Amino acid sequence: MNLPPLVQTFVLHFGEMGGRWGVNRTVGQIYALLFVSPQPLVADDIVEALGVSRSNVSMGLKELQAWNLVRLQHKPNDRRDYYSAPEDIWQIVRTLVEERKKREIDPTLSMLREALMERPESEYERHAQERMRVMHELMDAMSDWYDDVRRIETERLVQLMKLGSRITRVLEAADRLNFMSPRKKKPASATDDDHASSDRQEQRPGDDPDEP
Amino acid sequence: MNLPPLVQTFVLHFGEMGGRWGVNRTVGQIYALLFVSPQPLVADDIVEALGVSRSNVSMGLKELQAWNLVRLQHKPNDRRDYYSAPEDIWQIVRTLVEERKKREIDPTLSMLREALMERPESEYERHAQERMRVMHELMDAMSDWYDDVRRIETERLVQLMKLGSRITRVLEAADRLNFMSPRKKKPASATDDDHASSDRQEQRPGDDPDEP
DNA sequence: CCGTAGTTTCAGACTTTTCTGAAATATCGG
DNA sequence: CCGATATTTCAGAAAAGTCTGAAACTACGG
Repeated sequence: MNLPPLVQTFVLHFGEMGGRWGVNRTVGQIYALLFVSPQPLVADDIVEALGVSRSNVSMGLKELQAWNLVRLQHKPNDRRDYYSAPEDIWQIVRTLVEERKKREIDPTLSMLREALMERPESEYERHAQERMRVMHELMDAMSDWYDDVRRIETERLVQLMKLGSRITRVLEAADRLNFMSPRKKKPASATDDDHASSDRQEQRPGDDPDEP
Repeated sequence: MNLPPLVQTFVLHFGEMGGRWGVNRTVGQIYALLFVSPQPLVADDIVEALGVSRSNVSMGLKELQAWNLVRLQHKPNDRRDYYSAPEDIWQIVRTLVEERKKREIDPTLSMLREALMERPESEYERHAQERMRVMHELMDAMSDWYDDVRRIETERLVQLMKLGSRITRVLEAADRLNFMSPRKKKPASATDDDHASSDRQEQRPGDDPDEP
């Protein structure tokens, strides 16, 4: 790896972090490099800077494209692909959150929706399903919330953050000003029988996993 | 694995997701199982339910304890450890976000703080450091914000979510009601020379990675 | 169409992580 | 202190994930 120490530390750190964020080390490093680079880079620049194989860089760039995290450009009389990270760091955060939602929240929501349509066969299953219902409610709310918030422009978002916990004071004001009218729900993707969770309090015993 | 189909799907799904959330498959499965279980479980219940080794369960439970995600209890005349997931799913979300912050944001912040204290040796490094400064500002704001928001109780948090993007309308009200007085900053952990980033516009060339 | 400059794919080598069984450790009642 | 029960540790086996070099592919100018 052939980089100024300042940049090298940064790049190595994001390599490590990459692991936790669901991408591999090289992808993290490539992104870190693009992030601090004053101009767009071609794949071979990255190969030289990071000292990894050409093919590894190619795969890494492909993955970053799948995450919508890089911008691809071309220069006149040069058919190489030039890659760069968006200037606006808030845009990057939005993209990250959005992609993560797509990969983590959305599949979980559909799994839960399906599970909630099953008919429980035991008290154990009934309880499990009830827990799933609560989790579904939470994740659904978070999902909607994010769809909303994503549309707020950067400036407002910064303002919102600066507000911090004093947001509660604003909420009190909101109560008084009656902003809390019921919000419209996005059209449900599956049949809408969530609430069919039954009053049937079947007391069948023997759902204790300890029991032989 | 020996579970009702409804629960099995759920458990397997969280096993997969576990990977993305920085824990391994077994840890995800154990947590899913505890989450839907009507009563606390001992390690051997989990071994039987998931069909994994006793030692694997022991390590998984240890990790969940490190994440503060499980509650450990005892029963009279029984010295086995009984594990359960907290009832309140918001509490679980808070814990998850908090632990993630601790593992991802905080180390990155200290890396950035150190990098920002270095003196850039080239125009390339100067630019890189400027980008790092922007990133540091963002992450620092997010970190403070989370420290604030974590203290908001569940009910308010739900209210905040239900508000969704209409939060901007509330913010407009906030503007008028003058809630935006400057907030106090937590004491800085390092010396406070962030802004010393120099007007010295040294134009040294040769920091173009394309150059041979 | 051919040669060149560039990018992508992929099988297998290599690295890292996870999981297991066996042994070590801890704790309690007697 | 012993024996019974419960938990933890750990070295190595197994599995999963990453990275590479070689080959395949693509697009373009001549």
